[in-house]
Amino acid sequence: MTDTSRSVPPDWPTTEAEATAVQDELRGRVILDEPGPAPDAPLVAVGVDVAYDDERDVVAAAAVALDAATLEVVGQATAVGRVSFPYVPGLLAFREIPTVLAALDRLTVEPGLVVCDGYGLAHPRRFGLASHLGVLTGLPTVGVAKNPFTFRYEQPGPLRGDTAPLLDGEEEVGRALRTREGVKPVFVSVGHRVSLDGACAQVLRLARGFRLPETTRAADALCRAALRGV
DNA sequence: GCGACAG
DNA sequence: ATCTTGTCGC
Repeated sequence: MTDTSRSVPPDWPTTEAEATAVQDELRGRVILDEPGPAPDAPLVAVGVDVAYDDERDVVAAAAVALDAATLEVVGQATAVGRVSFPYVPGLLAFREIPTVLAALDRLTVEPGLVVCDGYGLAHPRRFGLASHLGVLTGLPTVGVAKNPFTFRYEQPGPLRGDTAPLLDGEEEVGRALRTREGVKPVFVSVGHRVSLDGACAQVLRLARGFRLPETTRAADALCRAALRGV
């Protein structure tokens, strides 16, 4: 017997007002005074991602663990559940996290860093997906987004590793990071237990050959495959 | 008030 | 996110 709703916590918010209140409450538990894993130290980096089939109300999540030095896959897991929240900008976490948690639970290796699709501190209430997942798991997390969301950014320099502030008004909430020459940057923000410098260093370390870090690429491929198998 | 807006 | 073929380029 397959209980597909198991991944949704019983007290999970169902309205926007409830979700917003949860964010405002959990926001105070984000740890911002830790640098995070050293850029040159051995590290198990875990990418997480989800894919949807709205027709069948199904969501598939994947967690793929890579050796950060070699990018070799050292563990992977998937989970399938029901879509537990609509897509609302600013409330993405409530749509993705339940199934992501289920996939992480099935991972047998211990993550040293979790790389999320989306934002952390770069969020209207400073509590995006990466921050939320970090608080719930206690793990260091970073957010890597493909779009600047509602924020402004100065164009970073043309070279791999060049960065520019991602701005909410005058506040730097993240960084536009060039991972490949001549290619649009990715947008990095702090999730939990990492500094912005540390987050960018790790993302750069994980993104070789392609714009996106290998963690996200691997997780994306795996959750899509998992969705097909449903 | 209206639209835009991570995935 | 997802709907979707071929095609230009390294």
